[in-house]
Order: sequence, then C-alpha cells, then structure tokens
Amino acid sequence: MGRTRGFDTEQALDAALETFWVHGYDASSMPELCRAMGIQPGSAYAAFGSKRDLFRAALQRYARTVSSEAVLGLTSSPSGLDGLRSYFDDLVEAMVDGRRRWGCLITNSLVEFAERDPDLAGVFDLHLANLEAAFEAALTRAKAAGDLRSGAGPEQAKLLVAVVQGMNVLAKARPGRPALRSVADAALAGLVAAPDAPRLSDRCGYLQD
Amino acid sequence: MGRTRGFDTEQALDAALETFWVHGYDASSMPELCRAMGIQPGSAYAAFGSKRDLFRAALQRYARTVSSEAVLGLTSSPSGLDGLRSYFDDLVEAMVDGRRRWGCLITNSLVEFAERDPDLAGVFDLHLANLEAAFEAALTRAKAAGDLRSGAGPEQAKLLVAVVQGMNVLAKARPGRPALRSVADAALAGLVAAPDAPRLSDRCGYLQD
DNA sequence: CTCCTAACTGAAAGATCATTCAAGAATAGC
DNA sequence: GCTATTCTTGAATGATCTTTCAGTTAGGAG
Repeated sequence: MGRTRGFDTEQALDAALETFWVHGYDASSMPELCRAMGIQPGSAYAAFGSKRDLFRAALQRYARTVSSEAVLGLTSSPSGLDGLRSYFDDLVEAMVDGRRRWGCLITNSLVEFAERDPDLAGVFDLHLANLEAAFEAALTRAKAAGDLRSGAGPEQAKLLVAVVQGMNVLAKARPGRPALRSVADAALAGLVAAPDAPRLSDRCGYLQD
Repeated sequence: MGRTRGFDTEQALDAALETFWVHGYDASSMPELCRAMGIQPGSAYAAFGSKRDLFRAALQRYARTVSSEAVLGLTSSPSGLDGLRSYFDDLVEAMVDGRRRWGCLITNSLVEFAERDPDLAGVFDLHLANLEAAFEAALTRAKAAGDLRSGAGPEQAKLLVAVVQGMNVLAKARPGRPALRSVADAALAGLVAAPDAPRLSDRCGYLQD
C-alpha cells in the first residue's frame, strides 16, 4: 500500500550509468544525475541510498549488461579465433561510433577509484578476471583448431586484457578508426601470424580490410 | 627587489605533481595540495595562478621528466630490441615497487579529462605521439638488426602504446610482478618470436627469467 | 469513500571547495 | 636605515556539493 513509484528504477539507473560513464564519478554532481534520471534528490536518495551507492549499482549494472554482452561474443563463437576477431571488431566500431567512445566505465572507474574505495576493488578484479578467462578460453579453442602460431596460446590472455584496457584509454582521445584497427590488427597478428610460411593456416582473413 | 620567495617552485610543483598522481585532479583539494607543497593558498595562487594551471604545469613537468626519462631508455640503446626490453623491464619494476604503482599521470589524466578540457588534449596527443615515435624507431632498428619475426615491424608501435596504456590501468589494481611480467613478456614474444625455427635468431634472451 | 502508508517535491542545512584579500613580514636598492 | 616592492599568512567569500526533511500528493486496503 502507499503511493506507487513514479519512475522506473532500472531506467533511472541507466541514465545515471551513462552520466557516470561520460563524465566520471566526481564530475557527475547529484543535481546533474537527478536531471538525467528525471527525478528529484529526495527520490534518488530514497531509491538508491547515496551517490556512492548509486555509483556502485551503476557499475554492477554495467558489468551485468554492457560488459558481459561484449564478452558473450567472445565465448559464444565455436571458433576461438572468430570470437577474438569479432570481439575486437565490435570494440573498434563501438569506440568510433557507439557508446564506447567514452571508453569503458570499469576502466575509467578503476583509474579514478583504485586508491579510494577498497570495496570497489573486488568489482574491478572480478571484471578483469572474467575478461581474462574469456580470452583464455577463446585462445585455448583457437590453439586446438590450429589457428595460432606455435608459441602462442592461452598464456597470452593477460596481454589481450592489457590491450583492451589500453584501447579503452586511447578511445578517450578519439583517435579514429584506422588507429584503433591498427592496434587490434597488430594484437591479433601477433597471435595468428604465420611468419615464414603463410600457408600454414587455412584461416587467413585477419588482414581482410 | 621585494621579498624573496620562501619556497622552491619546482620542489612545490613536484609535491603537487605527486598529489595529482596519486589521487587525481578532482580528489586533490587545494588545501591538500597546499599542505603537500608546504605553502598557503595565497602563495600557491600567486605562484601558479589557479588549480587548473597548477595541474597543467604538473602535467608538463611530468612529461618533461618522468615520462621522457622512460622514453630515453627506449631510444638510447643501440639495439632496438634491448631498448624495448629494458623499457618494459623498468616499467614493470616501477609498477611493482616504484612511483608507477599509481599508474601514469598522463594516462590517469587522459581518462579523467578527455571530455572536459580540450586544451589538455594537445598534451595527451603529443605524449602518445612521442611514445609511438620512440617505439617505431626502436622497432625499425630491431628489424634492421634481424631481431624481429618476419611480419613484425614499426607498424606494431601503436600496439605497444596500447599495451603500455593498458599496463598503466592494470597497475592501479596492484596485480603483482608476475602478472605484469606476463603482459610485457607476451607483448615482446609476439614481436621477436621465432616460431618454428628458434635458432633463426642469435639473440634469444627474451625468455631468460 | 476514507484512511494509511509510501513516494514525491523543492527548499534548506551543513560541509567543503576554489579563490581572494587585507594585513604583516622580509628583502633589495638607495 | 629607509622605502618601495614583493611575498606570506590565514581568515573570509561566495559558490557548489551531498544529504535531509517537512509538507504534499497519490495509490491500495478496508
């Protein structure tokens, strides 16, 4: 009983998420967040607790939606190499045109918050570990299929995580598609390269455009 | 004529630089910066103008000292490959023990400021271009010396820039030496790998430890 | 329809922030 | 030593930020 909530909590959370994503935590004031969410401070505090709690909820929503959707493309493909290619293709396009032009909320937050909120460290570590595990699985499948150069394997997963974090940083400088492609292509080239005998691999689309 | 300045400007700037480095711009308040610099607000404003100006000065000092010192190790070595190895070795050690445990001031600031201060974009772009040029030169020398796998060359410079930015992000999560080494080693392994014929290269120290 | 309860509103509180400024202190040139 | 000039001090200013709260509105239960 009592008055029913006049706004959709998840929709409001998405609005806050985008504000945090674009401007960061400190640079997003409560008045601005409330404007984005379309509600008043009182409602925001009643629904979410505090600015920090709202941020935590937004981070977790991001991990559950945006981030895990991207990882899904990596794990769902039967071919490990195709999964890797499509992951990086989507990443580049989202950074040029889409929402990733503001980088990655988790990367941004890791940089902004690592020294401040130990509670959030768990969220960051979990996200990085998930990404690494997905890369590891894809690399294992790719290796089993004979798509990797000898010497390359699942132990390159940490490198790919670092490359993705680096691209998230570079994306904020709006470098344009060619520069981002160049990073992604070079990262994959280091894995699949058939250095002296190009015909070793029957999959050779990685330089296609 | 007039009273002489009671503090050393460069020393104060270094203190502010470290504060910004550890906590970021927004999370470094003027009272805190003044405490770190050992001066009062009035003196800080007389000497540096505004908080933003102080930050700009700190950024440029960082680029002129910390950053270009690291790049020097990359360009000074006659062997391109040795330069690359020592650059990444130093990077990893500084991230484990040294001042880079707070990441890189420029990376942190790029993430925090890209959407806010177009004036700073020039500083960021210049820094990234310098780093890329240094990698490019080292890769060119390494290739000329026959130290790279065929297919690898100066066009991998952008990838290395991304890897470094990614390591700067990961460093904030305090991942420990093995994880960082794993990233650096994998990045170099993708360049120098002698995949099917290890004896192709007479320099093969990249797996030494 | 009435009442009870929960949500909403928007102004206010209380803290903190960047910045300024008047007053005191110290130096260089005369 | 005196004066003009510059630096330092630390409190004050005005803005802004997060958070709260009293008063109002609206929906469900009886």
